[in-house]
Amino acid sequence: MSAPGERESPKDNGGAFVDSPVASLDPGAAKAEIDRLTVEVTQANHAYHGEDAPVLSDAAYDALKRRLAELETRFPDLKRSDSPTERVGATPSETFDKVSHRVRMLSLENAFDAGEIDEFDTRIRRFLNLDAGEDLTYTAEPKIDGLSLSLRYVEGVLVQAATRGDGETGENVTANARTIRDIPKSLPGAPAVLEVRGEVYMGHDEFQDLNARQTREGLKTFANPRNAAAGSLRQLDAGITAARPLHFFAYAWGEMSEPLADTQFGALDRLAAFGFQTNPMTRECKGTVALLAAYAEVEQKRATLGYDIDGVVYKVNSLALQQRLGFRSTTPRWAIAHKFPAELAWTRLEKIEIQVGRTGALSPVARLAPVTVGGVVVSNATLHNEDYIAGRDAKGNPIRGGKDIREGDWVQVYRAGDVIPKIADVDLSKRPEDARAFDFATELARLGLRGLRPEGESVWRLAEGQIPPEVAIERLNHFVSRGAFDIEGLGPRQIEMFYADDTLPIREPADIFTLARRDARNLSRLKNRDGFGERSAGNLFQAIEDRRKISLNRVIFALGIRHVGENAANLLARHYGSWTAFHHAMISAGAGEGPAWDDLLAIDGVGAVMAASLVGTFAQAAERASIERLAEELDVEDSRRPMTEGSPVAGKTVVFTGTLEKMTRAEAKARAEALGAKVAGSVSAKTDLVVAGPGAGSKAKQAEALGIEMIDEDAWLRLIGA
DNA sequence: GTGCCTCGAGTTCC
DNA sequence: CTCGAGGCAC
Repeated sequence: MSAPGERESPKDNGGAFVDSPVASLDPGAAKAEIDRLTVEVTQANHAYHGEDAPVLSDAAYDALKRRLAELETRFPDLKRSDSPTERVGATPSETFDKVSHRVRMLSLENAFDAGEIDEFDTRIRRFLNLDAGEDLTYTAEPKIDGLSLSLRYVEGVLVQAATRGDGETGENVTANARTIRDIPKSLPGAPAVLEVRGEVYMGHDEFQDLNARQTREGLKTFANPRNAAAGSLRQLDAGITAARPLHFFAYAWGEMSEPLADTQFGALDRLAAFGFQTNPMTRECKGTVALLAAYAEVEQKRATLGYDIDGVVYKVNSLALQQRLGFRSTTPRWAIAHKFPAELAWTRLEKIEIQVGRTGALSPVARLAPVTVGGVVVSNATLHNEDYIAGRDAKGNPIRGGKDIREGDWVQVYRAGDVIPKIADVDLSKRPEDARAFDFATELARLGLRGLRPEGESVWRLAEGQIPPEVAIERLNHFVSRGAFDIEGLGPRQIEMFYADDTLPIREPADIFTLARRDARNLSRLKNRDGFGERSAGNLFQAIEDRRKISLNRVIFALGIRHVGENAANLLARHYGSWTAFHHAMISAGAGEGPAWDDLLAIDGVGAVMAASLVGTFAQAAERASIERLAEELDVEDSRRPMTEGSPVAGKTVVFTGTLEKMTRAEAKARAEALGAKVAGSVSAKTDLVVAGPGAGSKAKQAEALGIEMIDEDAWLRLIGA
């Protein structure tokens, strides 16, 4: 639909288009072009970083972006607030503002059969010390297959809507949420602050209609209602969201200034009274038998509900008991999702391949003839390890009835947790006669890799010293990943390109920080390459420069030492305080003995395995040299030393007991120590303070007997000003 | 020594 | 998201 005289879109003639000189454009024409380019570049960003195939060549993309930047410089007033020129390599997740949840959005533990539901009930009773006789009351409600959303109301007015994200931080989709009819804009008589949580979803009929419309308009269709709902909510243009038939069921809450009710069921009633849709199939159930009856009822009505559900959620009804039960790190103890059996599909396993991970782990993957499972086309499935292929678990117990997996087999595929494709069964009657059992060792030899499987472990690993390109690249990817150096504009694609580059290679972390220097010496400069203009090259160098100064914990995590993840890196950084101290300790800690080794093991949360992994890494000459080259380039900030001045707990002896909900024990301890407190394991007359979470037992009693001050976790966090 | 609880690592598809 | 394994409490 191009109007006469309208210039063709630049992407139609590749990068070689000719524009009117920027200076000669009148503001009207400039505005039209800026608007158009903003959209095109943004779309290209999405396509590039998101699910679709890139729509533009790198050169064409660069040209578009450069043109937009020029126009914006010439006509700054016309620059749009959503301009993509501000960011290098913007990902879709960066197109919405981040929102940190005041109360984390957790996930649920899953159960698949009645036995697991009984265990759930038993665990709760044991935790609460309940009599065997009496049944607990639960609620049961369908688990909607959509995406969760948190709605924040202040003085009864909707002020913010946020997606779940990783549970800690989500995306601000307020404008989009306001277009959903099921979401009230105001709640008369609501508490001063109320966060309502629930699920956004799309009905079956509406999903069909939407896809039909998409097809008519030549747009891409959605694989299933959940993807359609997610795609519709995460539109930058709220106008598009408004045109999509989205619904919302409320089933939970986050922060609130006063409790809604005494029970889960009562709270849902309150939410319904505020004008929210709550699921009509929600039931109050006394005991597990009633829960299973509710499950059967939902399962029976599943096909006629008109929207997707993937199970039934059970929650302890009493909110007082919920509070006593509290949380594990990622899930509440008082709720569980009883999932429907996963959808299954048969297909042919064409090939078994071996992948190499960042740590040298060798994992087998099944290449499958593409098959639709649960609304998604699957063509790969994890095979975990050697034993899994052979049909036995690590203890030698048969899995899949002891059937092994061979190339050419007919296999039954499902998506574990509705995500990860796995193989459920093998049809031995259809096994080709020439199918041979998969032999890991033989296969590795064929690939020219030396591997070994340590005694007692289930994973094959590369023998020491081999670093094939895949591993080097994965290590670099880890190095620049989010919790590590997090360098903007240096993602997997760029890493792969630089790794293969002959004039300006990045083969180890230190190379990243020498890149700009080497570039300056080079004749073939980065800014002259495909995909890089002067601006993008400059941005990349700046992003790298910005990360030269970095916290100790990030550096330690970035090294990618086995068993040392984000958490352990934090512990180590807090303990050693500086790169010099850490580095010195690692190279002076002998093989399993000596003061430096003992000091390392004394860190709460560090055991012999992790310690050996750390010390072993620094004992390898090549590894150590590479790490030291990196350190030369960096300005590593010291970790905060224990502060004793002005700390409310300095010099006090603190004991943590019961379950901590907002932090792990190791974290709590490290933090207390950073504030100058001493953390002890048991309560004695010398104890100054006991921090007791739910489930506190003998230690709390003893503290009471000794008359020692006892506070809960929240009070502790307030005390230390967290 | 056993049994929980976390963390680390690997994995897939969008 | 799930598995395996490390770390620690009992």
